[in-house]
Amino acid sequence: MAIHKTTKPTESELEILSVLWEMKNASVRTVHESLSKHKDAGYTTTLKLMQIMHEKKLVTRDERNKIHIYEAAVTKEKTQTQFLNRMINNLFSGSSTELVLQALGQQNTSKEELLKIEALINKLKSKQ
Amino acid sequence: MAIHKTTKPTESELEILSVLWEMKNASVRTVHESLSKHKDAGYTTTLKLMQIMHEKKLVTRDERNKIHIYEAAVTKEKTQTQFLNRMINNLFSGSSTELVLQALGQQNTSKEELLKIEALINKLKSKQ
DNA sequence: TATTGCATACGAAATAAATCGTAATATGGC
DNA sequence: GCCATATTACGATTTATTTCGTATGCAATA
Repeated sequence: MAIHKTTKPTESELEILSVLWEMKNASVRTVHESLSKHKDAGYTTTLKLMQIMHEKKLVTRDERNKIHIYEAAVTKEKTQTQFLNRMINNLFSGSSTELVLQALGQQNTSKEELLKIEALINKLKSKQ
Repeated sequence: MAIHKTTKPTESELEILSVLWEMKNASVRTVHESLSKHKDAGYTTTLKLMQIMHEKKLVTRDERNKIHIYEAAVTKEKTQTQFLNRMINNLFSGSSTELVLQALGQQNTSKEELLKIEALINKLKSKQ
């Protein structure tokens, strides 16, 4: 087994994790089928990736049956935070506000969503 | 010259772009010195990266003098948008709101910054 | 039981990214 | 003019990531 320094998922690994987060757990076949909608790679490619992710402990798997069932070993939230922080540091001068402003500015966000964000802001304000 | 399919900067390229955005323009030496604060790679590594970025047209350079002066050829805003969208799609189920909520939740944002965000939200609300 | 189909394992090639060593060249000071 | 120094150019290596072909095993079923 090769040595893997970081736990930071690669682009492809992220795609697989997304499926697992969505489905709770799944076989390689299921994950592969889901990925096939968007991207085009062979079954053994997905398999290999998931095996590597298992080595890196990004996923766990139940090997009791012939068809192994995989599950994400990292939470969506932790991973989101990890990538958000990278991005804030690399691209937004360390300012999460800059990122938020940019994200809100470009997309068109519905009124309901704006209200949700506003609610969180009020909660944060009152905490200070 | 190799063929480069995407213009999407890599991690290292992003670091270099950050310096160039900050400084407007700079020599390899200057960029390298700035990067050295955080990371540890040889001068020729930075040089090579910037040469490749030049091939990819991520930067322009003034070659009139011996010391070439580089400048970013992509804007910070465009690049931020590019990465934000990737991230929203890969990690936040396509919802920019989810990303915003997560970004606000984890960091502690000052009152002034919250007010700035609130102001933008109000502007967006009135537009709808 | 032999065959077929689907599963995992695994090596290795293809591609991409980062790193560095060395050569060639220009410049300024002596 | 010569030398020391700093710079660019560039090939080659290393490391990471993605891709796939082939081997092998197991289980249902004809």
